[in-house]
Amino acid sequence: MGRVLMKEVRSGGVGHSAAPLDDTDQVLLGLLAADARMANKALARAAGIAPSTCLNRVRLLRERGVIRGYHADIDPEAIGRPIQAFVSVRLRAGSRSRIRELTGRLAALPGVLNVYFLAGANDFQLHVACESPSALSNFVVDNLSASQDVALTETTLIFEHVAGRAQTRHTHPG
Amino acid sequence: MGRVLMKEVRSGGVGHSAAPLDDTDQVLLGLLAADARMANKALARAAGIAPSTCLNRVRLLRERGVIRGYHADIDPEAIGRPIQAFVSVRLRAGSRSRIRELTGRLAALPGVLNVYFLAGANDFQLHVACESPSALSNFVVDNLSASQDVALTETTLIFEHVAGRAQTRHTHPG
DNA sequence: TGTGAAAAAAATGCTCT
DNA sequence: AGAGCATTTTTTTCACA
Repeated sequence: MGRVLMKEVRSGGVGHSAAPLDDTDQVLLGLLAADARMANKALARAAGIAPSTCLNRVRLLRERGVIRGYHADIDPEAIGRPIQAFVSVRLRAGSRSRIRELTGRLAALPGVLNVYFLAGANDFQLHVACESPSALSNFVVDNLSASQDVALTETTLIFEHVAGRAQTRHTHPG
Repeated sequence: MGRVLMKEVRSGGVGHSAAPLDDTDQVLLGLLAADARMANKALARAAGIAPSTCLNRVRLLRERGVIRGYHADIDPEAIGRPIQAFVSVRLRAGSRSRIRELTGRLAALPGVLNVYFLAGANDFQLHVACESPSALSNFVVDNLSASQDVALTETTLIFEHVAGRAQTRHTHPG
């Protein structure tokens, strides 16, 4: 048959169908990134579609993995962790194969906000929030420096964190 | 100088009353961090309080600034920005007083996820998501290297990003 | 502060276009 | 795929312990 289903334009995803996002999807994503608790009704009105349609689209976006989840943004300071830092870590050559195991354990520790696997000299970078400077110091010493797998660490204090526009709003290229 | 940044955990902040968070609040924060769209009814049941009470507590948490907002977590890959990187930036000494203005402009650019003000050799670090390696290169050249205010940049590719437990779950300091 | 029940609003599912 | 409508569920308000 000459007829072909043209649904999947992009190749490659890991289990997401990759139907391209149209303008309406972009608007929905932008609005939900800015306020994940926006009522479906308001969302629909802002996007110019019916509530039922809106609900379907948002559900599809979540099922496809475009929306990975909805999270409350909690002020670390307000929960007793006013000190934030990046900790870059380089593993010893022989330990590099265990990087998944090591970072998995680290990611589960209280105060660890993010783990980034890096290209370059260091293997990964932790983003942590601590109760105090000394708690930060203890964290690094106890969980990293003490480990036989860690070659070196470099800790950089974060004075302030500003979320970029892309975190809360999506742009229409052009 | 340092006193401005680190002091507002419990004493009177900038309009947050700083009533300490009890166990119920901790539970609510943990649940909302994990799923910001959880229905108030379910939230209340999980926390062991009545829905109306739950609604009040969550409202207070938001008004106090403990909850800063609710955001959909969008997969950068799914919106055409599969390449992520950190770009560390050092300003020229004479430009350092304009750091707010400069980073403010950068934070508004498409693809800029976060801006971190740093202690140490570099002044700040950008977390960016780009369409391609060449787009990343262009971003750095056009927005940073070309600027008279920028002394140097250092770009590190991010292979993978893993959210820590603290992003989605809160722990009782034990 | 917390609760229960009533009123208001919203979400969801179905059918038709 | 999108929209309109009926049903179900949830949110929200308020008098009261």
